[in-house]
Amino acid sequence: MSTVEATIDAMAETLRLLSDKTRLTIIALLKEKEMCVCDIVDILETSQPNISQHLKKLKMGGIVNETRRSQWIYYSLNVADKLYLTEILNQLPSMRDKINAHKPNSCC
Amino acid sequence: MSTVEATIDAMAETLRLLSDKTRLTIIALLKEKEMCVCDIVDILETSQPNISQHLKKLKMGGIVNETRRSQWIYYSLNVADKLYLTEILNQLPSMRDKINAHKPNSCC
DNA sequence: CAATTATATTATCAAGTGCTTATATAGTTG
DNA sequence: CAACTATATAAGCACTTGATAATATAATTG
Repeated sequence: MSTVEATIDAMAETLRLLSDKTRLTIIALLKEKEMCVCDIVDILETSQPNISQHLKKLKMGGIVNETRRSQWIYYSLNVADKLYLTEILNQLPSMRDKINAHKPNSCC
Repeated sequence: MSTVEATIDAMAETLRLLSDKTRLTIIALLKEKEMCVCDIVDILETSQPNISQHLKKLKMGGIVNETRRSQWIYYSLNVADKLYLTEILNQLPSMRDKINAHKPNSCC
């Protein structure tokens, strides 16, 4: 496979990770600040396994990092090496209202 | 649905259009210059219905324009209104070599 | 250690996707 | 108009995907 094809394949795969509504919303949340799984579950009002599986895909794709702190696992964005993602992040709407509506530490 | 959700949905849908290898390659080609369907079929070495169907999706998503000139239908990029796509286009590898390898007017 | 909380994993399934084959439409040319 | 070329559409199919329900793992706390 040529370099061109490999580059396009890699970009397509990364973009596919961003092309799901739930995952793109998670990314919009993490743009504001790092969060644990239960925060995201609360804010997005979906099931915990659903969020866990999406986070796993984002982690495999190198888009987020995880850090365990006692019983909570915190996820944060890791997009420094993907220039074209920065502009996407800039265009994402602010999630500050949704984050504030969510009682802090209601789960953790 | 809130404005935030609607915005994220719209972005996710656009990104999904770019998340396919064949479609992203078509976009990389059209970045260089407008092309007719048979040009793209020749360069990507896949079937004509396959390319036609991908082009239809890109057109529905407002990412490309089409213009008929006699028996050929030319497609071109239409991304002026999507800021975050510009940076993706910049990161796409150059297709000039592949375009030059393709005999001009071998089909049209 | 038992109970609780946070997260991950597995199995399952309906819905969607990309490609192919076959056929239809449309413009061109003799 | 008939033959040809360019493109679109439709049907079928293997494959993937996102969500759920159920279960497992791991850290915390009493």
